[in-house]
Amino acid sequence: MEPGEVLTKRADAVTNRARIIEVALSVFAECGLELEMNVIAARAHLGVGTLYRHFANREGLLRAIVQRAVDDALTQMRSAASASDDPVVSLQALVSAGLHTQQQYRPLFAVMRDPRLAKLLDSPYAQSIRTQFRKTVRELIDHGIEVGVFRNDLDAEMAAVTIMGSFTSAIDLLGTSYSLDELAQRLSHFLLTMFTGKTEK
Amino acid sequence: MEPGEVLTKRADAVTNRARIIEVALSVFAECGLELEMNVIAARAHLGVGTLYRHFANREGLLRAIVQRAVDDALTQMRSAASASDDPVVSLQALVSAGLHTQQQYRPLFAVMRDPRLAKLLDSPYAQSIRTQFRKTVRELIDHGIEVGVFRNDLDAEMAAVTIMGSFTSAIDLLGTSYSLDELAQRLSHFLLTMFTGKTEK
Amino acid sequence: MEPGEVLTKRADAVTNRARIIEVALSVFAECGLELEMNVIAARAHLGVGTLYRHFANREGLLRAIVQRAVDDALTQMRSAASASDDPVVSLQALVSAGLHTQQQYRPLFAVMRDPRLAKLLDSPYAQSIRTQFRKTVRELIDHGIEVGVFRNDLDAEMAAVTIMGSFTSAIDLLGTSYSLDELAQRLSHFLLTMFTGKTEK
Amino acid sequence: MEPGEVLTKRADAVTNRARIIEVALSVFAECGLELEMNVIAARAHLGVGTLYRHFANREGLLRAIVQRAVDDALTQMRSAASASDDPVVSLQALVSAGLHTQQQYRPLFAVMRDPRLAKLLDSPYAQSIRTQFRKTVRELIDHGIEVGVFRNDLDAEMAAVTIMGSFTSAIDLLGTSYSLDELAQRLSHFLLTMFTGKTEK
DNA sequence: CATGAATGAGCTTTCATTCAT
DNA sequence: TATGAATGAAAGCTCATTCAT
Repeated sequence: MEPGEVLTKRADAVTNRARIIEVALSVFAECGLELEMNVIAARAHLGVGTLYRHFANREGLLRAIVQRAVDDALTQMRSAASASDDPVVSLQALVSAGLHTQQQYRPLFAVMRDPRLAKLLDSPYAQSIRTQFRKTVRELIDHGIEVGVFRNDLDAEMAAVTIMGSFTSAIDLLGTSYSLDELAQRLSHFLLTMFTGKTEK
Repeated sequence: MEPGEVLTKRADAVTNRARIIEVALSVFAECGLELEMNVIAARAHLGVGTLYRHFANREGLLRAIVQRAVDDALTQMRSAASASDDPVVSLQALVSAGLHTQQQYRPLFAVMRDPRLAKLLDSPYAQSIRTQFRKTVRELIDHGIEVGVFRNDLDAEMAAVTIMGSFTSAIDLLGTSYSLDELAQRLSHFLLTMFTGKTEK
Repeated sequence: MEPGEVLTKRADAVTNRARIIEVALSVFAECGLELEMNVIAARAHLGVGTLYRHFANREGLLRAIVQRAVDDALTQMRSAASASDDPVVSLQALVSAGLHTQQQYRPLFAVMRDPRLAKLLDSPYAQSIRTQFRKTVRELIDHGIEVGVFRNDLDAEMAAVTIMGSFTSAIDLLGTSYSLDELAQRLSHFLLTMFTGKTEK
Repeated sequence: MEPGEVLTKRADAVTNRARIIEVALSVFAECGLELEMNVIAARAHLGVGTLYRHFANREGLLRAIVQRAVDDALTQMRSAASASDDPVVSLQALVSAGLHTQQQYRPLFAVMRDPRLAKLLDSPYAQSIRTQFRKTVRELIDHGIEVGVFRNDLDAEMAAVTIMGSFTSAIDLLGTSYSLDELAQRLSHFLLTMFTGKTEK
């Protein structure tokens, strides 16, 4: 073996881990928590054995893809939340990001509260995920109140909870009548109407 | 054989069927969609065979308990929604009922969007369940607007989506700091503040 | 209970046994050795328990229907074999009876040599059944030789074996091109041609 | 990896597949169509899973061994049938081969007409197996008639049916009084006597 | 190292048999 | 005595995991 080859192989190994997660995510999208190691290996053009070289076991791989999805979703949400100084603009961005990530990782969010996931991820972590999402939203609300754009009688915690919930639940309307962007538009309009407290005369 | 006797025999079977569903619901609470027939049988103090006398197969039993849970939850929500003519009172009742059913059937709602459930229940039915819940909420909102208690610039559909979502998401706060009733109180207060649109001038 | 009723019930019980066998035979015709107690009970409009009042277990019932079929088939073959003093006529009758019983009890003869049947019927009995059929045929051949109608260089035992075998095997031609009676005609013509040994000089 | 190694791996698997069929045939010999996967696995010193790696399911394995047995039996019969130009010699060889294969694959021929086999193999194929055997015999008879060794008043079809049947049925005489070769001798002598039509004065 | 054949615990389902009614 | 609900042993099959190559 020549040095070039060794390097190639190592690079391959590094690449592999990423590709496995990528593939696993796409398999997850189809099969949910019932994804099979076999299937992932096949789609990644790898032997099952290779999967076990990168992840201790099925749980490990599952944890990895959940983490990956959560990290990505959180990142998107956070960057949306801090997109602008204007809470109105930020909320609009947040809603759009929220709905998009919900759709992108729909199968994951669909089982986010599944008891199996709690067993998989150790429970405190599972809890903390949702807390982090909530916190992101909450900080946006708090900021909006502080700067006087949102009503000052707003219960920020309830608002955060409500917003997060609305993402999951709004996705149900997709097939029916709206596109994702229309939905985002409408949902953020609705929320802003509430939060800014403007009642038309 | 007298009619009474015949009834007795059937009563036993009927009792068993009820117990199976009861037990299955509680196992479902722990294991979610992965409940095992032998576990249910053991906890119901029945042989596995008996389960198969009452339900064609695992799927059949799963369908039965899902239906049972959904029916129950819907009934509770509907009766709460029509508890009073006053939309304010109704909304308070609805929020309370919503949170209570969410908690009671938490494992069910946790997998409500799981692709497996869609396969289990035929997809249109799975869709329709969420629609029915939403419709119940929506009608309450519409009524509130009509009678002038809720703001007339309220997007009823978004409101319904948001409320439904808030139930699921609010439950996350339970362990932490609130009791279920405190939560209900606070959530309905928050929602009413939004919907009645009182802004201090 | 009045004496009349008791009598009726006993008569019913006697009738039942016969009806069970009758029904079991018809189920056997469809399912072969895989017949289920359930199915038999249902078709006989009886509870499974009642089956066990008449037969110790599934094997017992199976033995009963095999015996019944074998007895019937043997009776038909024997009466055909002794239908006439003329061996030619008798052989024709025998062939016809042989093919008819083969068809009538086809599913039974289809598994006559199945290892399971050997375990079911104690082996010696299973052996003896085939011996009895063969013996019936053989006696006819012997008689034919004695009275000088059949060739005297005929190996009667081989002839008997061959005739019995031809019944089973000839049935395969049924669906194709012949009716049962045409087949019987042709087969007995063939056999007689062989046995009477007429060769053109 | 060198080609040799790749081959080795496969060779192992191939060996296993062969052993599975071998073992399955021997289990089939004892249990008939009721062979159990775990029994086969145990006797082959393999895990059940390995069986399912090589055959989709029980039926697949069953089909494989039936096919294997039928192919082998047919090959033996055909090569015997074409062993010589002399129909007499060929018939002797055929009878010997027929009896030998009957004994070798007795459990298979025992269920050859079992309805379950028809369901296992698609029905037309099951039919065609028996047709192929018959055809092999028939062609031998036809040839014998053509070359003037067999009587020309021979109904070749009936002859073929009769010969095939005699194999199955003759096996019954084994335990009793004859060895397989004696039986073959005697049966072919009998058949030849019939077909060549020689009557001793 | 990568591979994928082998493994076997574990799950669903069936069906002969029992027994309370 | 007839019934059929209950039983549970036993069978088929899956899939995460291991390990010889």
